[in-house]
Amino acid sequence: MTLPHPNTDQISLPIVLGVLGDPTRLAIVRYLASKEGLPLNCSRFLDLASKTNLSYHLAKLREAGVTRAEVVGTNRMITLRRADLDARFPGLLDSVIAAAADDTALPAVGGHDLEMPA
Amino acid sequence: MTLPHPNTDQISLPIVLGVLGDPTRLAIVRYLASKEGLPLNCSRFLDLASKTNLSYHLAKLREAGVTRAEVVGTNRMITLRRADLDARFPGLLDSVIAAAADDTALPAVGGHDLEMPA
DNA sequence: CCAATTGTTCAATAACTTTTGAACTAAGGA
DNA sequence: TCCTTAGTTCAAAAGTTATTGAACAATTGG
Repeated sequence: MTLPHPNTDQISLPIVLGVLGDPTRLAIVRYLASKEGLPLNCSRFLDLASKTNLSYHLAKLREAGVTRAEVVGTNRMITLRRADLDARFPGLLDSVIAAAADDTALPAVGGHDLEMPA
Repeated sequence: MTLPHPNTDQISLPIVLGVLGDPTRLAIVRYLASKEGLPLNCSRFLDLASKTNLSYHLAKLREAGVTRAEVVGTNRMITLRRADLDARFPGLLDSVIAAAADDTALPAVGGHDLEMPA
């Protein structure tokens, strides 16, 4: 059970930009970037949208090649495709994330900690 | 007769990204970047869309703060707001333009020369 | 097996975006 | 003044995207 992802050379700039042009999706990407390396499951993002709507936005991100989703049991673990994006569009992701951090009109990235309970 | 433009601190990242996510507008921006400094009138872009449609896309770019339009007689001279974009979102415009140049799925920027006829 | 958890799909709707042609304005040149 | 050039505005049509709730599927733990 693997989900469809474009390969690196199929990632399209206008599609990536369009996908990042939505505030919910930009927030998802910022959150992923802030926890980079850690695979996060979808329900991490439930403060950003309803479950159904999240499914929609996460599919858009995945289909655009911005994120990767791996099926692990009943979870989908989501990661940023940083290496692929950097290879295809050097500097783009970093400048978008830095720009988002500078844009005071956007909410700060959520700081849920993810330590295991002791 | 001046047209409405957002000031620098009003430029919003998701709006800019959304606006650049359209292939016609991305092509306009690439062309402006390739002729940087030169103010170009709207009809420079008639190969990209119809006159009416161009008016629509150029308004979107202007309202997002990506371009500036100055009324000069019967022309609107369009320039990239590079300094403002660089101030607000450092590196973003450069990486978008570089990414567009790398994206072989996008058409090469049109090379109309603009020498005055002899 | 049963129930809970995680997330998807579907159909409907609402909201927005893009594109078009026809009519228009405003400036400039003959 | 009349014609042309440059571009806008408007309303309609077409297309696309976002959001919702209800129903569904798959896995896991008891």
